[in-house]
Amino acid sequence: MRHYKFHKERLRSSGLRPTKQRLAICKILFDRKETFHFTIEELKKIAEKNISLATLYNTVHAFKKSGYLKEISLKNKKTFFDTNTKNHHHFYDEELSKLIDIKNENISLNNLPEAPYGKKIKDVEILIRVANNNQKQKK
Amino acid sequence: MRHYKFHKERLRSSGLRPTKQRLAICKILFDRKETFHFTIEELKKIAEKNISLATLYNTVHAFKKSGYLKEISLKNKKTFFDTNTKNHHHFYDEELSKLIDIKNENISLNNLPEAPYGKKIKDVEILIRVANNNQKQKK
DNA sequence: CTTGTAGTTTAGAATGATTATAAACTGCTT
DNA sequence: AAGCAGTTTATAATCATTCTAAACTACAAG
Ligand SMILES: [Mn+2]
Ligand SMILES: [Mn+2]
Ligand SMILES: [Zn+2]
Ligand SMILES: [Zn+2]
Repeated sequence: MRHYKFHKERLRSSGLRPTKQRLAICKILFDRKETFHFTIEELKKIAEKNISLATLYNTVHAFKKSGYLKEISLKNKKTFFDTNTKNHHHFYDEELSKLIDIKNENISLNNLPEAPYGKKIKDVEILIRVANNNQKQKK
Repeated sequence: MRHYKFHKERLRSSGLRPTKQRLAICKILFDRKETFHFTIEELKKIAEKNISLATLYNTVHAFKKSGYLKEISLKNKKTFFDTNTKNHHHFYDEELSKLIDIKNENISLNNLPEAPYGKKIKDVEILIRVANNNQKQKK
């Protein structure tokens, strides 16, 4: 268990008890180099089989509330979560149901329109839908 | 019935029979000046009570397939539809669950990042989340 | 105008993701 | 070691959406 101590301390500092289940889920979600985008269903597939589905839901929501994860806007029926909690944007490959990060600095969004009266902007999410470069021409 | 003939002809030209139910739904959705953003539940509230829920779903999906409507990406559990089928973006007021259009030309998105290898960009959706301008200061 | 048929509507059942419930269990303080 | 709040779990409940299959209807053809 590599970052065991880190996870344990972070959980404690969020007021969450570092249980066996939570540490196992931390390992899956956060002990990796790249951003991880996942649905609960995918997490269930890779998690140890003795962690209940209810715990996966509970834990992911607790982690989201503590700011370890964020939720992504998609019209998919399943909710996606993202281990990258920085401001950033996404490519979405609908065929593969896969998200790919776009760093905030790799996309320039000048002159945002003004928020409606009495409202202020909380955040901006850009989703760029991509598909296979279908070079299926007539022939 | 104002645009009766228009709706009737448009339905026919899409291969859809202009039924009583479809014409009533067209009237609700399209006989208005402003874009209409709605969920099936909201449509049910304002539709004549003798149109079944199944027909609302069937009709909205048929209209989407025919290009009269588009679906909006949100992490809400309910699906939103939009009578504005042009390329455009949205403010989203999470408190009111309301979408507000942003015209494509009112937002400038320079230098899009390149699509992942073998993929091409289908479309870009920008969602700007807004909230009440809470001037609830300490006092 | 009839009739035939494909398209449409409908009530109700089924599905599937998510949330709620409440009992058993466990981390942690005393 | 004891006790309690926090956590896990199986299971039921919820709720949006989709499916089913029977009744209905628009409309083309005669
Ligand atoms: Mn959620
Ligand atoms: Mn849909
Ligand atoms: Zn991401
Ligand atoms: Zn819109």
